[in-house]
Amino acid sequence: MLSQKTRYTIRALQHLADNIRQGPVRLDAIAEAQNIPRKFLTVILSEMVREGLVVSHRGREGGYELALDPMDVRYGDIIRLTRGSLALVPCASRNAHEHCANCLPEADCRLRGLMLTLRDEMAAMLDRITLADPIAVEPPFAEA
Amino acid sequence: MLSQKTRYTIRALQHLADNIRQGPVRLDAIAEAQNIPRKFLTVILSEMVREGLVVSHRGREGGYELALDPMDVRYGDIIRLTRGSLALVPCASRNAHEHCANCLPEADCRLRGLMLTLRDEMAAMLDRITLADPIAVEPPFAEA
DNA sequence: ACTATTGTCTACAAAATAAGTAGAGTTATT
DNA sequence: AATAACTCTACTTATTTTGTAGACAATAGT
Repeated sequence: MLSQKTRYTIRALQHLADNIRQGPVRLDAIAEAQNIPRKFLTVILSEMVREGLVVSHRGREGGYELALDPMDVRYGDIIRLTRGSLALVPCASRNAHEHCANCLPEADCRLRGLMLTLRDEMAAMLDRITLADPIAVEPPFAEA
Repeated sequence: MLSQKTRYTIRALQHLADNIRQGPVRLDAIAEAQNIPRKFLTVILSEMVREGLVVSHRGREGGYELALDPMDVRYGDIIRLTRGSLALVPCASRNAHEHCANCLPEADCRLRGLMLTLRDEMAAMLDRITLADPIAVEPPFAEA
């Protein structure tokens, strides 16, 4: 699962992407439009500023805007930033690899093998789509 | 992330699949071979028995075996059983749909749209591979 | 300069979830 | 019987997540 915080982060960034090149958007405007607790959002946005994804302007007429063109912000990057990794298991992360506790030696672990492949498929999809892309809100469902 | 419990579950089932048609495997044998805390494993295996995925035999010469042919147990099913859903967000589950807290109306939520598509891709992969399939422990890495 | 407005930061509190254990009970075999 | 397994409910503990408090810093307008 994505944590609530990650979900808030993504929606906040989508909001900024939607308002790109229209001047800074105030925190309260984002909180209200996206239904995100105001105080929590300050933490989230400050982190995004520190990470360099968002720029902020203080004082009157202040607010936030995306630091990059929405086209250059991939969903994969956002999730990597907030969650540390795309992988479903610590030992299957390509960027932030960690050994799992109570596991087999990695060289023998089939779960890891499977999760590495899955991670790569997830990355292929999440790194193809950016904040600039339209997203079908109800994609077609092809049952197995 | 998959919880530790889900990971233990998968490895325990793999162990049973590896020992299929060789009589029941004792809990202690699984715990030792798979490096899973013994007491925790009792909880996990009892659940699998209740779910019908595993059959148990009590008493001397007792133990556990897979209830189905390994070929018929898909990884997708195991994860659905233990985690409730494959989706990364409650509202993107096909089987166990739930509304997300503090979200937009689902009809407007692009995060949901994206996560539905991702869920479907994950399902396609996880439902193709079963406990009978060989799994490359170090799959090739194709960077984006 | 002053004031209102808006973001920043650290630390904390509360709630939820996950991990693991205890221990008494049940069933089967010899 | 005795012993070797599994079963079940309830707990405890640890960890993570969610969210808030509150003092601080910067900027624009007057």
